[in-house]
Amino acid sequence: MDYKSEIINALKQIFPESDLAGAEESITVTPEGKAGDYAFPCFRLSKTLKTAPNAIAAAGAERFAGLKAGGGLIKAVDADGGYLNFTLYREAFSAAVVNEIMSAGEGFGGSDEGKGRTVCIDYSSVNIAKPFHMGHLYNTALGGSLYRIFKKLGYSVVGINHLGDYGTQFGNLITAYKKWGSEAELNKDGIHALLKWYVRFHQESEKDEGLNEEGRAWFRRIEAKDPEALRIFNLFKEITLIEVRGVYDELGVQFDSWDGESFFTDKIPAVVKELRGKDLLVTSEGAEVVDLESYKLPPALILKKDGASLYITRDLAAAEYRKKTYDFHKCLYVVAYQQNLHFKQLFAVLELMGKEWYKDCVHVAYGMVSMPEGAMSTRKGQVVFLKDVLKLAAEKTEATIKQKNPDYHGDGSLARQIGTGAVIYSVLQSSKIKDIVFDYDKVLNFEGETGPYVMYTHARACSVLSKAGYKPVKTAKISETAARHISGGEAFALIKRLNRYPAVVAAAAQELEPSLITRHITDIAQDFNKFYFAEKIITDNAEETQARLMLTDAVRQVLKEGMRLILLQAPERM
RNA sequence: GCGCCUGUAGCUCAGUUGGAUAGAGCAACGCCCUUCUAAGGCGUGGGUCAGGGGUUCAACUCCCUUCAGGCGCGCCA
Repeated sequence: MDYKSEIINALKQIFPESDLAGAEESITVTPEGKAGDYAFPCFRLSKTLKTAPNAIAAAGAERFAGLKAGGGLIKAVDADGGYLNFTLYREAFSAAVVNEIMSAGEGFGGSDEGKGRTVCIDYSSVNIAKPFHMGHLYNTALGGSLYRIFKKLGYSVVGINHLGDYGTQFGNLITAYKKWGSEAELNKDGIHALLKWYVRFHQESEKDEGLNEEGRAWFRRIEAKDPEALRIFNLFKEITLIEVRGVYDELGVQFDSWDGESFFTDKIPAVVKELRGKDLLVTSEGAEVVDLESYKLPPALILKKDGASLYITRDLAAAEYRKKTYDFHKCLYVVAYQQNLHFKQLFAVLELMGKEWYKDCVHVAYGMVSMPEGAMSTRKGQVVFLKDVLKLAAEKTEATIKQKNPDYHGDGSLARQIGTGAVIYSVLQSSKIKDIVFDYDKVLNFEGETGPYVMYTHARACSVLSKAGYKPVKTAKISETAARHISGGEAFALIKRLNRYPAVVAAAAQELEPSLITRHITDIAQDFNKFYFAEKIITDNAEETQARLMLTDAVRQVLKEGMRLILLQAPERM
């Protein structure tokens, strides 16, 4: 329901002589305790009209009252200081909002702005042989949520898991495996066996430099496509992918490409050739670099002294490949902010190469997840594995369910859904740039602004609907007369909030900020719970009951869909 | 040293892009289940918006500056 254009129309009638460009942005919600629903500040008009703001507002209110044609959706306009407060025909507004949600169904909040456009999202991008920890979850949840948000807006989305599957560390790992490991152990402990060997290698290589040389030798064998080296490496890769696929299934995220670093190694010579051809490479301290002084950035190292490629070289190849393969409208890199400089350099080099599409590449930087003791470190064992967190969350949920509902006998999937939702919610709750200090107590708290709270509210709405025997009908319309039952107090606040949902989804995509949706559905849940306590939904008045059930169904719909966009499931009972 | 980011209630965070009296949750305390799910609702206390300048009718929001913390700054990714 587009009330803003209604207000602008009214303003045009009231102030035909004024320039109202940009007026839409200054419309705000009227504060608590004041008359009206939405407000327009008149201060800016005072310059062109050469009149005091309060006089403008007073005159505006008077002119509105004298309008013959009336104000459409607007019932009344009051002046208060320098503000004009607009009161809507609330019944009409409520009916319009609820009807819009009901007829749009699950599509409510979506749009077709992305039609015919492709967005690539590079996210999660796991390293082979590293178990999934909370830092990976932050990345994966952000990227997975953006994936769904852009889909919702009509884009085709390509999820890219840019595997970390190239580097000396895999030579090291083969060395460790050969020395201390066995295939039996690998099959038994999977990725945790790999982790154990990785840690041991680092400890022992500090005393024994020979190990590092062996590691480098094994890595050379991988590069030379030596069958034994490849066999072992692919085994490691498979073990890792089994592990992470399990996590992805549980989180509900998906990827359309698994092309990692090793995939791009043979595309590097072409990039180097192009850089050389465009005269961008200079030799510095034995290495080949692109000078970025004109960007006030340090030079980008393209080739090492020994001629080997670097991270940025592979990223240049990958960017080129993605543009060629997907012809993206935007290419998002969900990577922690530690790599801010890297991406500035990457995009600068692309610009120097004359790739105009460098403007479409965006680094989606997010904060770090750390432990109270400091940064997470897999090597030091200072790390929280996602599996453990999800397990604890499910166990706690299971206990809560048993305590609240002794009759419930499920297979544990409900507890799993709720527990996982709580963990995901905790990382998509606040602005992505903020650091997170991992705290079990916070993640496992299910009260207040949490995933389970939103889920619970959804389940509560479902419960009311089912108790009333309510059947949703897509074509059902609520009349303005009936809408009077949902146009006061808490119900109306709730409706105003529901009406903002599509704008919030659009903003989440625009700002690459899923937390906007998290907060908004939490607000809707709070408003609904207030409404639930303030008014009875099922009463002995049929018209009233129907109106409130439709509002409840609209809430259920928006909560469910909003939760889906932040990767939460929406159980109907809990 | 240079660059980027962050700083709002005891804690974790919002603050609709410059608008009216800065809001939530957690934690503390007090209420509310023979009304539709108490993983809920209501209430109380809690603020020099890091400090200082400036721009503006109006600044948590924009500019300058100081302070505190985080991250990064050549052969890892």
